[in-house]
Amino acid sequence: MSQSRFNPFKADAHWQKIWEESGVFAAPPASDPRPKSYVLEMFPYPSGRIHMGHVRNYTMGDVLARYKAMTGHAVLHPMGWDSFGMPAENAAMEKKVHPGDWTRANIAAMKAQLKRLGLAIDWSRELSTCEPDYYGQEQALFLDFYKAGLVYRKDSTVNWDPVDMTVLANEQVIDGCGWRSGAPVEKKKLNQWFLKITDFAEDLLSGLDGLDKWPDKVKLMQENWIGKSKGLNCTFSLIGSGEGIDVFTTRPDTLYGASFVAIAADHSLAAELAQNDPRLKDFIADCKKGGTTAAEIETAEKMGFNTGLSVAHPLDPSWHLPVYVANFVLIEYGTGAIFGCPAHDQRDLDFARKYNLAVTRVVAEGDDTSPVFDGDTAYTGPGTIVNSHALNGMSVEAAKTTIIALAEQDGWGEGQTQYRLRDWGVSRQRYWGTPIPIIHCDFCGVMPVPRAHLPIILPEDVSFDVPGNPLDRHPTWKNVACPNCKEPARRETDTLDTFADSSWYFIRFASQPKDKPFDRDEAEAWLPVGQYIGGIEHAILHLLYARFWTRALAHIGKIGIAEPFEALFTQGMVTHESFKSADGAWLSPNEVVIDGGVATTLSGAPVTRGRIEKMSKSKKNVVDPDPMFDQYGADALRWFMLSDSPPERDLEWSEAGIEGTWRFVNRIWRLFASLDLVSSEVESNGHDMALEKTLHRSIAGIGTDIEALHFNKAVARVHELVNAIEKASPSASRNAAIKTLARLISPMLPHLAEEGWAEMGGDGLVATQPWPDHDPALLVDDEVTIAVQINGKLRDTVTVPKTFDRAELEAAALASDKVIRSLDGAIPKKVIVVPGRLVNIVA
RNA sequence: GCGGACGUGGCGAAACCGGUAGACGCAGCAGACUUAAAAUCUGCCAUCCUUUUUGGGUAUGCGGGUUCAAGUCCCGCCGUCCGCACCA
Repeated sequence: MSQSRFNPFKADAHWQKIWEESGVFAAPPASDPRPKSYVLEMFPYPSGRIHMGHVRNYTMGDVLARYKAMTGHAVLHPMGWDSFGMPAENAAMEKKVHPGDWTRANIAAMKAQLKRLGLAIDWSRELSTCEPDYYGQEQALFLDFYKAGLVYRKDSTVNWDPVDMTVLANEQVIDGCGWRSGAPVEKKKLNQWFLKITDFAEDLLSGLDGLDKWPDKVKLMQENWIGKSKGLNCTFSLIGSGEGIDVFTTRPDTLYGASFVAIAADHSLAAELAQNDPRLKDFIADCKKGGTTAAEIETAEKMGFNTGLSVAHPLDPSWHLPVYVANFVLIEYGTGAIFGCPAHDQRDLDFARKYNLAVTRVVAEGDDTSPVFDGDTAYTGPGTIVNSHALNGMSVEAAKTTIIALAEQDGWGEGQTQYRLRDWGVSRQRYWGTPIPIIHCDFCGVMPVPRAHLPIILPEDVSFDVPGNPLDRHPTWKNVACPNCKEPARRETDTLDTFADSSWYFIRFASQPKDKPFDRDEAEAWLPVGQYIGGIEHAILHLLYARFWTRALAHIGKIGIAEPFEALFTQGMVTHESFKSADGAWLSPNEVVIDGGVATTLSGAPVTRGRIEKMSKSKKNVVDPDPMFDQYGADALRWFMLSDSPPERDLEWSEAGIEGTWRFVNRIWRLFASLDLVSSEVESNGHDMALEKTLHRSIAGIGTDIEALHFNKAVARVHELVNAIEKASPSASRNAAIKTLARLISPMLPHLAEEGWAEMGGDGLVATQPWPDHDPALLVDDEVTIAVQINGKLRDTVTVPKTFDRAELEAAALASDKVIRSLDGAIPKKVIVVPGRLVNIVA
């Protein structure tokens, strides 16, 4: 017999080498006739080290991929690197390293760490988005989109950091200041590249309906983000001018309750008027100062500036309304102008009360049909239209339809669908991203780079000692001849948003020819991704962009699928207790001793126990996976990641927990190691029916649980099976169960399974064994235990043959001593019999 | 403000279509083995009452309801978390 302790330090490296050399996890060619299973976890950003969140994410995907392989699927389970992005440039500025060197070193380090997890990954398909063989193909796709009219340029307002001289995303603006420089952020108009995601707004919305293997939460978030609403676009004519103000409303039914029209501070009319009115100019400037944080918007007072202009009401040209510039009207939504109906919109009411404008009720609130509207709470509920001439008596819905029809008939407006979704601005004034393959020529204008010139490769010789975009100030890189007139011209120096890189990598994994982004047939053989696993933080942007990109490719005829991810799973975070010292500084767990529930530092100073929260460097509550490999091995760590907490919920890291999983790994090992001794003695010791039933129930249950990603339940079933095997007396059944156990744990504990399989003389690799079959006959018992209730309270249980009919069940229940005693001679009024479950006696 | 999810022992959790609440694990307690510790093994472990018990009561955030039967369905609260946010 071999050692009584599993030795992961030898086993992990040994089996990882064998898996790699034998190529067992390489995806078969697309022509493989077996059903395909494409399992994908969101690829990591190479920040430097693998963290526990990665470990959890990749372990889950790995279990599924290994299980799919054992159940006869052709599996594609790849890995790559989302390797463009700002942290590399920050590192370049701070540490004086080249972003490429920094990134590639990180990839090497993280790849080594991932390999120690023993993932069943096809490393031959590894890709990195910062390498020309990837981003060059992305440039080709950009040009395809450009040619198809899905790409355009326009001036847009951006958050500009005047110190770092770069555009900031909204998330990078903290309290109005740049997150790195701390300088007040300016609004700046820049000419930016956009992708026409709004062309697909309706399709992206309706497509959500078909995604029945996506979490409802994510679908709802996307739905809200797309923000569809139906209404009326109509024109209010300016008095004394041929012009009009276009207004969008979702409440055309309340048109007779209008008391003013308001336009956004950025509206072209406001700008026009401001030229001759310094007070308005000041007011507009004030509006732009307003912050964008939650609290500021919540408390921001409604402010308006009366322009002195009037407009005619479209339903009654003799009815004139004042025109205001108002701080709460957004230029980005609708037409940047509204009509105010104070009685039925809270913002309009706040505004009307402040500026003493008319407030007329036009929707009855219960019995209240009075045109006079009291109070400061607008009524937005349903009701009958009142004080509205021809609309009186209609429901809100009927009035909407009527007004829209009328507007279209008389030509002053039309029904319209609005989306909150805006086009995707993809320009970034940065170095470490995919160069946009465009050339600007003074004579020919915007020229796409000829295909033959792709990839446009980033220059290596760049410096980061001055803020701003290194591509822009590179001495030679941007100088290029116009592809049309051959005169000197300039390259586009903006690079693409890194979300573009992650919008199609799953297609490139499925098919990676050298001469084009992907081969359609090969990609379609694998896609859509059968199971996608990642964090909820990507619920909107990444997943929406990827859905858009795939649709855009379908639109231009490059691929025949619309939805890239058939099933989506969003896993919970890995959390850990956090600690603070007396002076408020965060402490790392290994600086803290816990004794009897009281935490102190190593030197005995008091420690405050903080919240259990996501591991983060700033809170110092990070546990690095690397030492865990050294101390417990990959399998104990994997088992911890799968145990206890349901995968969609947060998982709290604990020292006791990893100790526990390490002990369990060894319990299984002892079963494997003991098999040969037992078998020589009692090889033909007959069947143990009870154990066989447990085994077959486990086979069936573990399979369904893995398939449903209920790893915590699969873990519980393995525990039950191991308990049963340990307790069972030696028998042929027991020996068989131990051998089968190796196959059952193989997806979750692959190194232990291989080691055990080899120890027990199994053929080949357990990873390539078929998943064991279960005998359905063994899943059903001949006898069932039936609950016996009196008035719904449990009084007894009786074990009866499964074949008992209702009458026999009732008789058995009534014969129970406890029932007789409880009834105490009373005659049951009614007896409810649920075969296989219970008998409820109503006394 | 709008939208959504969740709330079960000391802890993480399970419980299928409404049908024996607490599987499985962690922690804990008691014991065996040991010179000792670790490891390992055995047993106990929601709570209260009762004289033991094969005894009884109460328990799934709180209050109601539907039902023979509710953790599960319905209504109303309370709490926690998440998303969006002046979207007309």
